[in-house]
Amino acid sequence: MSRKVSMKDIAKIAGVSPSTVSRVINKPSEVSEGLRKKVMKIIKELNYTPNSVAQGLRKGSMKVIGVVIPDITNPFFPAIVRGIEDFLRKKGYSLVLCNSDQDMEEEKKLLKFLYSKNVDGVIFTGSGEYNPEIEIFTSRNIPLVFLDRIYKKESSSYVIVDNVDGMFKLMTYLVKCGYKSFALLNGYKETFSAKARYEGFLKAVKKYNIKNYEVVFGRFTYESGYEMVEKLSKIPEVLVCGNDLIAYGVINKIEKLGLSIPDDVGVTGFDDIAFSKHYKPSLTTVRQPMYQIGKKAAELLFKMIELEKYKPKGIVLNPELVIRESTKKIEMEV
Amino acid sequence: MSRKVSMKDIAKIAGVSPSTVSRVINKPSEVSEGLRKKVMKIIKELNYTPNSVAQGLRKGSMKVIGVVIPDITNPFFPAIVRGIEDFLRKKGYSLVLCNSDQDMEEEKKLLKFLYSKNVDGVIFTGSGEYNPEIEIFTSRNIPLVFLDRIYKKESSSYVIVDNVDGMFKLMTYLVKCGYKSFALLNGYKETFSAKARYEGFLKAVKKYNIKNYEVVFGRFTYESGYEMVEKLSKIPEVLVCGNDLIAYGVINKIEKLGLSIPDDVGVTGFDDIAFSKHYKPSLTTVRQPMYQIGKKAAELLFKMIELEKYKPKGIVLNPELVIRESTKKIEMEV
DNA sequence: TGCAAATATTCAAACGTTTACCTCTTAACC
DNA sequence: GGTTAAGAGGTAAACGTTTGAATATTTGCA
Repeated sequence: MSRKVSMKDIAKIAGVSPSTVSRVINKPSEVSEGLRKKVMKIIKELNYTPNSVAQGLRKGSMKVIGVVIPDITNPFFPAIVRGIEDFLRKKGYSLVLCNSDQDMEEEKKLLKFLYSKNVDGVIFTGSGEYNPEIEIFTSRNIPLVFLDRIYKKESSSYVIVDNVDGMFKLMTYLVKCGYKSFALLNGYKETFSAKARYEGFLKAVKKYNIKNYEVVFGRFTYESGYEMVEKLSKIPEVLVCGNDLIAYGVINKIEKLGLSIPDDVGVTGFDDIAFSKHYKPSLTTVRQPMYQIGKKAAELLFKMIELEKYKPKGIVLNPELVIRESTKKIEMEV
Repeated sequence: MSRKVSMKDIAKIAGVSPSTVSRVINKPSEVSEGLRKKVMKIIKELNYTPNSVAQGLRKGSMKVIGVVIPDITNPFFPAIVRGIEDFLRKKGYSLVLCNSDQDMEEEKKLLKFLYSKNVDGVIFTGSGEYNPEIEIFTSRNIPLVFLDRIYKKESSSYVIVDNVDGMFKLMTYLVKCGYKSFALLNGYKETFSAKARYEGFLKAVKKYNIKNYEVVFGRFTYESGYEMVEKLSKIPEVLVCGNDLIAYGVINKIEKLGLSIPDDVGVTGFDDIAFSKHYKPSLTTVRQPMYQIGKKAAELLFKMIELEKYKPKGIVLNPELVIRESTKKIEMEV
């Protein structure tokens, strides 16, 4: 097993000092053409690449960022991660992926882990609560971007989607469709998204003076959607779901009850994950720009890392109403 | 912005040498109880964590592994990545994720990138062809595990699923169900998976003496599934799809043609991605143990990294037949 | 009390770069 | 021809650890 070739090796073979080799690589203009070519040739021949760990030590940055998400297996996240990676790799950064399962203790461990790995920055989607471990980064001025979450406590950057408005837009549409009775089947109550969607729902209830509605909380899963239908005191004209997964479960249960969608009842989702356009019926939902969320977060983080005095910034992205087959066609103007 | 606290700082405050601090952390038994406590206290107070870049340089390993996959957005991969991460983090490794989009040039870049980042090992799922850049790792004895692919050229480890057998099992089942005419709607021809599934199909054709069959190649997508149906000279009794995504598209097209599943025709998938059990009809398919694939690969890589003379090894996982609503019930024994 | 052995601690080199500073050569100018 | 400036390359320190070797301290024992 041959040791990796180092700068010294190149230097020795070329008969120059290591610093010259370094310059050939980093500031070619500062070394004469003859030497440069000679050294370059040897570098090519030996297939030399600088040891980035040594570089990292010397320069104080490994060009690595940490990404903490609840679970890559949740269809909401892959596109976000992709957005982050596409942007950051172009800048020479690599991305360390961590799944926290929304567990506070696990999050703490991961944060410590990333800190000890000397990452240059972190993109973080946490559980609902504020994780004090965050401060090991903020207190040392290591940039941090929150995804899909805001903590007023910190003056960090964040990228969120206006869930309240998304839900409100959806409700406005449903009202226009002529639906009169509603149920909100939501995810876990303590969650940022569940809260915001609930808020948007309530806003619409008030604005459009909806009398006939019901709200139930569960989890953001297929199974939970299925179950939540059973908890309803009666089946309303339209079932507004906290996310697409819930909607799938709801659709299944509703059809099992012998009701047809959208003729008997309407069902809506939230997120517009990849399958929602292929589901049967295809799902009326609110699209979150996942790839954009990731990309924007990466961009923000990058600026905070590389620009001396870049100030933390919050970005609010707008969700988009996607109308498909699971709701009836619009019948009147409000 | 305060510099990070280093071992020297701790040492100075404690009035000991840096090496003592190092020992307190790494070999506590070699330092007297008094000093150990004193130093520990200061470490806690200052919230000190060793700089892993320096450790990495000194020890020659950053405890980082690279994972190259085509696209995290493809539902096949998240669970694999999760399996890898769960295993490796427990061992103190972190995982750098890279998406190659199956592009040969991109793969090369990523491999170089990972090499220059001094990863301890790589888990690689490539495009169909052999990527010579692989050799920058193998030639330097940096462990490599191939996922879902074998290259005979290299004596590396790999984890694959026996696709041939999976398809054969499925076909055996379909024959038992009494289906007499078949079509295979496959993914991109040059692909390992497409080839293997084709092979399994042919094996069954031969074994069960199937006369009435047709094969068409497309891509592993919903849209391609939809289109491939149109290319068929006639609709057979059962449509065997190269993966679940194709099956979804096929189902949609079939229903659009006014045929009902499974009464008029059967449809099967391959992979058993998360949605297939919720699809309507739920999909008869062949389950790939994705999480296991990831976990096994991580385990293998770990052993290759940490065990002095561990020999590369191939692991073949068995897929599992999953029978659901998209095919008719078994009606006879073969 | 003296000496060896065991234990505790420090020293200094090493890992592979980058870079500020120094030296040497060459060219330019009057 | 002598002075200066620019250009080219080398030297050595620094980044923050770990670790083998060296030294200092304590302990046990005769």
